[in-house]
Amino acid sequence: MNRPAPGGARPTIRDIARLAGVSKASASYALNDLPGVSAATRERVLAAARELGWRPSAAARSLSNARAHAVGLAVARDVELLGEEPYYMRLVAGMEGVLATESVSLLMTVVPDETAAVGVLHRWWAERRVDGVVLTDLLVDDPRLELVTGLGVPCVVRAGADEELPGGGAGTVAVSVEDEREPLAQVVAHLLERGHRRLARVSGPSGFRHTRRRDRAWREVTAAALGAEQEVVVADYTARGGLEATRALLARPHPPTAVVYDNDVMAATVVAERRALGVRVPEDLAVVAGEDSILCRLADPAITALRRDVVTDGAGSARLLLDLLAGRAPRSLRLEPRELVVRASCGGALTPPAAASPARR
Amino acid sequence: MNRPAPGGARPTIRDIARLAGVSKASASYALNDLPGVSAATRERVLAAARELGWRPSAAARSLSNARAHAVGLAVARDVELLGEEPYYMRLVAGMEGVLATESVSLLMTVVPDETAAVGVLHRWWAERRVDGVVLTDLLVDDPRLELVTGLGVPCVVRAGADEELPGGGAGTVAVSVEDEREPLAQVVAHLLERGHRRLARVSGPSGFRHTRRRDRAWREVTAAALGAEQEVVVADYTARGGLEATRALLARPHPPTAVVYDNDVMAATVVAERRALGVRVPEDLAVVAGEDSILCRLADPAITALRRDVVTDGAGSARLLLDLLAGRAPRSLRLEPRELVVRASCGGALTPPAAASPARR
DNA sequence: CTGAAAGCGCTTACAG
DNA sequence: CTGAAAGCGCTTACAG
Repeated sequence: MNRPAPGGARPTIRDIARLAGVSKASASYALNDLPGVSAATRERVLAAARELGWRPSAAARSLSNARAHAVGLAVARDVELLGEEPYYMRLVAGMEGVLATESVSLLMTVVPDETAAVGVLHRWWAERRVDGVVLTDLLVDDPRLELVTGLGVPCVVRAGADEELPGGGAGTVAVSVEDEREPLAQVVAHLLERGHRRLARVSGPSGFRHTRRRDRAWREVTAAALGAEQEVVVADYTARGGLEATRALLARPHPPTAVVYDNDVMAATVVAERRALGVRVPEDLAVVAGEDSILCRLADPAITALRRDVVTDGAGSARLLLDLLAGRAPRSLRLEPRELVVRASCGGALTPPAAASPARR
Repeated sequence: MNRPAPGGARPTIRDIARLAGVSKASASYALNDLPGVSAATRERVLAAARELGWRPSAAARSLSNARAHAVGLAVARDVELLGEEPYYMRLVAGMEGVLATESVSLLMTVVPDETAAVGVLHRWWAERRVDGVVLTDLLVDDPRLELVTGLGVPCVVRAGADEELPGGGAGTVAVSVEDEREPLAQVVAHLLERGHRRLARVSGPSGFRHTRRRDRAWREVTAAALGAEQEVVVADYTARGGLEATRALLARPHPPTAVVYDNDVMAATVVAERRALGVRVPEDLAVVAGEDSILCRLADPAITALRRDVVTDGAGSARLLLDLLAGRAPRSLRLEPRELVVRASCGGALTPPAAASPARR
């Protein structure tokens, strides 16, 4: 049936037109399911295409219809940190799922920082390799966003509902709306139930917009729940950074009894190094991780964490981008808020402290 | 200086030819650094290109020179497992580094299995989206390899020095040669020094070629070192699978005192669940992980592991593929063998058992 | 409903 | 060293 030519001699639309006995134009119409050909002709053309295993040349299509049929994902992050983040592979998997339905390819690059990403994005756009891009980990002042809005590159970013973005609404930027308040409220309620009254948070770098969003949510949520905003120490997602921040917190006159970490590496490191830090978990210190991964499950005690469905988020971003490209865009999409997964790292009630950690099987 | 046109009106070679006062052909020659234009003309053309911020349209170039200027990476693995593997992001980062030097883009897809990957690869090739591909985690009987050799798609795979591959040598398959013997010999020597005499290995799925290579190396190395081949239990890289395999081993009449795991998830899970398994680590059971990641560092005790430089491996694969595409291929590249990183999970000497685990700070 | 023709933006022999 | 021309494989008005 399907007998692809051996050795790279791939058929062209001309071959299928000839085989079907029609002009190239008619073949093209039939192949693209456009009006202007009879049902019989369409069927013959489709059969010929199947017969020869024909697929349109991406380059030829791109050249004539001025679309790349590809989108880009430029991940700007240190490779060492990246390896510890399940996030991106899951995002890619989610995006792929919907991109494939419209035969759109995904170009990917991994570069150390945002400036390098700008270079890649510029090149992709100038060479017409992509029709749009997805940007992750947006900075407060992000050179990628400047480039992209300056050039008019359709793009999808994640942001808060009330966050200002250049070209808001009229532009080419679509937004996956993320809510940080609800998940943090859940975390705080969970800790309050267990008797904690002094909380702290160890955040990611303050340059990230999502860090700022969490900052704001944290202030509001803790003020509402405890009558006073609880402390935040800025760190950098690394094991060492999380450890230092925690040491600083524990050295306070009135140290927190529970700490929420913006990612899982910092939380898991603190749990692993609890003896060096001079605390028991959860008896002296309850730990919550802001991202859930295998690190939280394998820690001992296992770590209570906020989980999100990154694959679905990725699918949503891709859908948003495709809509934007097709001009049929709802300009934003509300993401499911992250959800609290309770494990052993916050223990039972704080008092009596003798209650110890729940049994682990 | 560089003033890209706003709103997507990107300049073409025609614009730069006009600005430089030459023909499109001369402009093309100058831009591609080919002979046939005077130094003065070349300089004027280049200046014009810079002035307009011109970059060649990838589609147009591809159409005329029949090259996609892109390569593909099709990762075939369950998304859940994938998130736990730092491997792929590092591979991408490494590949990107060298691909960028020749303005070659990377297409990426994440699909659940090899059959799905075949579909994507076929589409990429038929649509002329890629000039070649990198295949990872080759199966003993891999449909991707069949497709790729059948179609004549240039590709790079990882294999053993003595491994048979279709189209060997004359074909389009280049090989990153991996040696499993040396690293496993190091592991076994390390365990022997500590007094272990009954070893076992929990492997990944036997369908993978790298599993087979490790099987062979394991048999040879253990036979040579201990006078008898040591046992292997096949698992699937998952936490649950590793746990079950370990339980089976511990139930033996003469259970092993040291187990080598083909990845880090299984090793880290066993360490985390040691109490449920009824063993102390390292006193009763020494643990070695076949891949090194943050999981090994955060485990308690931290896990001795085989580490490799995936970024460099990725760069090597990309280089190999570019060479293959340019017809200047040395058909294989020897990868650095993985290297043993000693941590606490194998303890000191096995006897006396009272020696306990080394202090951790 | 169908065919002949121009065009997308490059590259590449082929003459001057 | 330089220019005019054809061609890569599609799509898309434009006539029949």
